[in-house]
Amino acid sequence: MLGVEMYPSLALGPQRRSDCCYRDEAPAHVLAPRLPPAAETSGTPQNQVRMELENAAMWKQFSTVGTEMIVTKKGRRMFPQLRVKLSGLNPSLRYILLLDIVPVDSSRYRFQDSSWQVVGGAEARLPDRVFIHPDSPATGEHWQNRTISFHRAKLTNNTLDAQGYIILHSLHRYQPRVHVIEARDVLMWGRAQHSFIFPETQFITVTAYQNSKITELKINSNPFAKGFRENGMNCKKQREARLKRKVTSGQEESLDIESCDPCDSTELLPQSVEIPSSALSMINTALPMTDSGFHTEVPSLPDQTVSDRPLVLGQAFLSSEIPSSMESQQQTASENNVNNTLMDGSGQMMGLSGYSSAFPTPQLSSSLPQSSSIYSVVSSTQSSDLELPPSSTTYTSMPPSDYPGLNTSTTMPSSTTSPPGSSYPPISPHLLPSSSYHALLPTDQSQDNLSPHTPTNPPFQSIPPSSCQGSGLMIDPGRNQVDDGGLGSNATTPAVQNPNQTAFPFPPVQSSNDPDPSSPPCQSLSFPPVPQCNSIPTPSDPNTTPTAFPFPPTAQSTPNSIMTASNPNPTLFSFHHIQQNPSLSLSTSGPAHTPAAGSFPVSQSSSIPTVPNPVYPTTGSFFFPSTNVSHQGPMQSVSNVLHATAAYAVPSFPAPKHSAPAPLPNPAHTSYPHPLQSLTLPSSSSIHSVPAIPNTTQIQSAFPQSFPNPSFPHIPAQMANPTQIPSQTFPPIQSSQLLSQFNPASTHPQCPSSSNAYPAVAPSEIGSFSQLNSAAPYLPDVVLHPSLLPSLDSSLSSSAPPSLYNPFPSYSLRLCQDPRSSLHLPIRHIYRQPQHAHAQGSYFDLGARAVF
DNA sequence: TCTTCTTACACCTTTGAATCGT
DNA sequence: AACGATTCAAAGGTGTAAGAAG
Repeated sequence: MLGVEMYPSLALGPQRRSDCCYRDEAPAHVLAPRLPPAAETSGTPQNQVRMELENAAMWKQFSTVGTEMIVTKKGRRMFPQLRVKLSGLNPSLRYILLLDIVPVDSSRYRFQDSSWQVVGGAEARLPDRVFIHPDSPATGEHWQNRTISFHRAKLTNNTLDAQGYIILHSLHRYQPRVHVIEARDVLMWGRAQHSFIFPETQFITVTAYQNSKITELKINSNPFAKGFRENGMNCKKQREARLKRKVTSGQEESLDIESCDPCDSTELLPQSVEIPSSALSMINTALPMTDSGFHTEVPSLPDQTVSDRPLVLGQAFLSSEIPSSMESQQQTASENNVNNTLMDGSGQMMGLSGYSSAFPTPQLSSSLPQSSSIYSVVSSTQSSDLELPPSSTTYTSMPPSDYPGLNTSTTMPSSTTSPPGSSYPPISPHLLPSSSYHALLPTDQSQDNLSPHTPTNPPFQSIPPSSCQGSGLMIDPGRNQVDDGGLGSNATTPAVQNPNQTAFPFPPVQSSNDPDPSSPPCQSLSFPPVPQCNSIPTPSDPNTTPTAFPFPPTAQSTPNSIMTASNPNPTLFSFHHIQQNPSLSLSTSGPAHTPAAGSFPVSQSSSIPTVPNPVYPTTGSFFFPSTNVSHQGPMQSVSNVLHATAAYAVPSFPAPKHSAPAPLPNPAHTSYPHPLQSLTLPSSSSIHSVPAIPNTTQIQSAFPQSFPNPSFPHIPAQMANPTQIPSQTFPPIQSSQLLSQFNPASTHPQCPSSSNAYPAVAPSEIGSFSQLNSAAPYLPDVVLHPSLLPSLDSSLSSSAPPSLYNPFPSYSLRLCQDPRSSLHLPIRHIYRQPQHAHAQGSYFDLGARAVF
């Protein structure tokens, strides 16, 4: 293992920075050196990045029935696991892999009549959290040499979750997304982003399984549920027998046991093996069942990869340093076995050509105009721009229709041809964006633009002074399940040692305890300037009914946040605040329905800070496939953010297409300088630039017309377009100021400065997350881990009033390092981790609350 | 009354440390 | 002493059922 001892320099490095530092904070000298010019990065093979869903067959099986995922307070893992394979990465560059889960639509579901049906509007979007693969950052070689599993990611329905798990609402439909972000270290994200969506991985969250078929599939497929198999000791027979025993005397017990008969090992084996096939058969039969469901057939089914545009990776950094040796590990051997068997079966059953999902399409879908438009757009763009390799994984190529609901089919390419009865309701547009993402992402521009969700720090590169050279992530080979040979070496992982980092100023904006993470605090408060926000209750807003929510989180500009370069001066930190522009969402959401829509007339342009942000000069030109302004709008927001970052990072970047330069700081925002906010949020109203990771909501917003669906009573929070939120930069704030976060009023003064203040460090650098807002699903805020700021924490905790949340539109992003990560990261030491040992992997808490 | 969620339970797998053998 | 294989116990992951909450 690489230990701090071995690589002292690495010890605190990256993570701390990420946690706490914004570039501003980080010493200028630190960051600059290693960051390669954007130009350098260009030319990297990023555009060729491909992702394959390894256990696609299993997912398809579940999808045909209607995948359900249990969510519990304590957190529940996903099954099937999300296992993917990556290719096309630059072996020498390092990447961070993120998993986030976004709502597919704005509906709430109920299992009735053997099918999932829409029964109402979705609840306010919860703070987005991102699960960082424990091996992150690792070299492209590392990722490509092994199966990448996100099995350690946990889902919870506890809105107050302090573990950093991904918080989801029960009975809602979600779409997992995987993001590949080029990054030097955890703190330095950047430049290239690639997002991938696999339509078949959509699922509905439940607290208890509704569909017996799903239960059966899970039991048959999940090794941990072995006991519930027919032969298992926990099967019905056995359980009944046990009950009898309890009630009756011991005599009966023996009898019962015999009757159960179960465990014939021989029988078991075959069964287990066959399970998949049986499951398949079930599925087949079930398909019809899914009345509500829609079958999304994905022709190739494959994973839909969103290819990115060719990114100009400026980042050459580290490549040389990074050792290439990587071990391909089997993260889940057992599972694999199971999966394999299942897959085989599934392959037969399913008909790989396509898969149908059992999810009922939401009514929305009907309302949605043509999802295809979006989808197609995306794909087209991708193809053209991105030059995607014909990887099976890419969904983009796939026809849109699969998800009826989603015209945006773009998001769900695989499902393009969903039968009317497809189990999955149409995917809401916002999802699409994500898919579109893939296509969009990429390239240089993408670099600049960070996906809203993922904190990206593209700027790093550009930013010379504060660059986190030392981000030193420590890799602990010993730990790694997967070897990353090179990673262990210092070279591979640049460790930034910033003593100061520990002192990070960022207090968690909100305590993890916050009651309602879901509610974005602030939309109203934080962005007073934005009419929408104020007028319209944000979904996040506790007061407002989620359903009523016209603008979900998007309105909130959650600060994206991110990871700033370490700030030498703990007390001071700067952050960029980006607001999302609700306007897009509004438009998309069907303004008609929600009054809010009216209230959020904000045009992208309007929402977008037209104001040129000096900070974000330009960024790569990233264009949307769809030229529509509306489309662009959402994207733009993202892009804006990215641009901002890019601007910092890569001066050389081509000017963004956007008419508007970088996202302008929103005066309102400025007024509320939440540290988190400071993190760059892409706001973007500006259209042109495309954030690396498109937010589905954004996408939707982009195609508002396409989703005029009257059926939606409420504008899905998702609909809210993060992009709309203008990103703002905040000047460094002193610790004392941080406290002010809680108190909006106090903060205001700072805001102004912040907006422009940060020229030096682009928020994007830090990483902007548009997701954070519930409304704007994909503008996550990055929250520094409080632990980093001990002093602050204490002070904050005591001082910070709950009310503070309101002011901040954006959610802070919290980064937790997984203790078990194959790569030993110093971060974990730095961050206060939840005691839970299990949580493996890192989570970014995009939500308003800090998780502590 | 119905739906949804929480909790306890038993079974199972996984993981890590300890032990043993080479 | 070093390395690998085996064993063991603890931790954690599962779905189920009962009960609680709304």
